[in-house]
Amino acid sequence: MTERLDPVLTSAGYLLLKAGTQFHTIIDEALTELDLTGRQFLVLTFAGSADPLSQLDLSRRLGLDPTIVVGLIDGLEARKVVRRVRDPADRRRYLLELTAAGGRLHAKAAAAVADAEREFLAPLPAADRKQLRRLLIDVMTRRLPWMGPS
Amino acid sequence: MTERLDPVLTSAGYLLLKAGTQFHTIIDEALTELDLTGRQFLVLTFAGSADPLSQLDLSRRLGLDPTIVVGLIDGLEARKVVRRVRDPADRRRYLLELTAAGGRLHAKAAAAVADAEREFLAPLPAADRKQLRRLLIDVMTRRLPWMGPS
DNA sequence: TATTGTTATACTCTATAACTATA
DNA sequence: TATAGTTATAGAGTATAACAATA
Repeated sequence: MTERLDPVLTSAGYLLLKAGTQFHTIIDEALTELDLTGRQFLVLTFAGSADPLSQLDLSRRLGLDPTIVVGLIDGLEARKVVRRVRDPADRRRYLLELTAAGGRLHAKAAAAVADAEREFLAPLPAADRKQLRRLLIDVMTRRLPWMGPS
Repeated sequence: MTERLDPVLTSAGYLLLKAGTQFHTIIDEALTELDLTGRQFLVLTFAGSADPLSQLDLSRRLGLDPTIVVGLIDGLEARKVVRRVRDPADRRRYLLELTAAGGRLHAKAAAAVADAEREFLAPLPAADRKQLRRLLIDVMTRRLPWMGPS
């Protein structure tokens, strides 16, 4: 009667994997109306962070090859939502800045992403959504160095 | 003093995304010693499930184009861990079967994956690991049709 | 006429190596 | 001599279209 379902398919790991890829798709769809990809949205997010990042810093945080970041930023700079500024202290580096237009675009995108997340987590009551976030923070803090404690 | 961290970077959605991709990498690494990819491991898992699947069924469960599944199964069949059997009821279809060797390989791989998962979730106490799995099941059940209730 | 599996081809994405300018 | 950013090129991975066999 009851379906025999391999334990793998109900494991936290497998579900984490599927949740990640499905949410990635959902985000990309939610951002198409703003003509952004999830990846570009993350660039805006990091570019708007407190301390200015170089392209190499950014490539590490995105987990992307530096050569890929070049094109990514080219596109966003052409749209004037991000700016490359030479670091006076080390003139090999560019520091990435969010322009005013970039800030507005990021705000809209963040709202769209938040909506998508709300819908994705809709099956969970509010307390469980908070709990899920806390658990993910506990798991990932050590794996995302810039989230570190200190 | 305290770092200003964009709320996006501590959202459940972003962390889910990062957890998914990082765990994917970890799984692939854990399976290299068995000469398997995470994707091949999932094929073995589904091929070993109770009701026999066609290649098209499998492509839907993996979320992959059917043309990709062809090559995937070619490789596993050449290794004699999976078999294509014509469905007598509809001779266009192949039903996928796990061979005895395939079952042994899957068992080893599942153990390796379980180890990797344990390590990945090590920051969480046991109760939280159970809780995380339950939350993911609640979120994903509706999105993975074959997990359906009934 | 539609569907399953297959092949061939084109396209996208990514990684590798080599270059420049700065340090 | 090493590093940040860039370019060009080659490779891997993927999707698209067309086909054979079966329904």
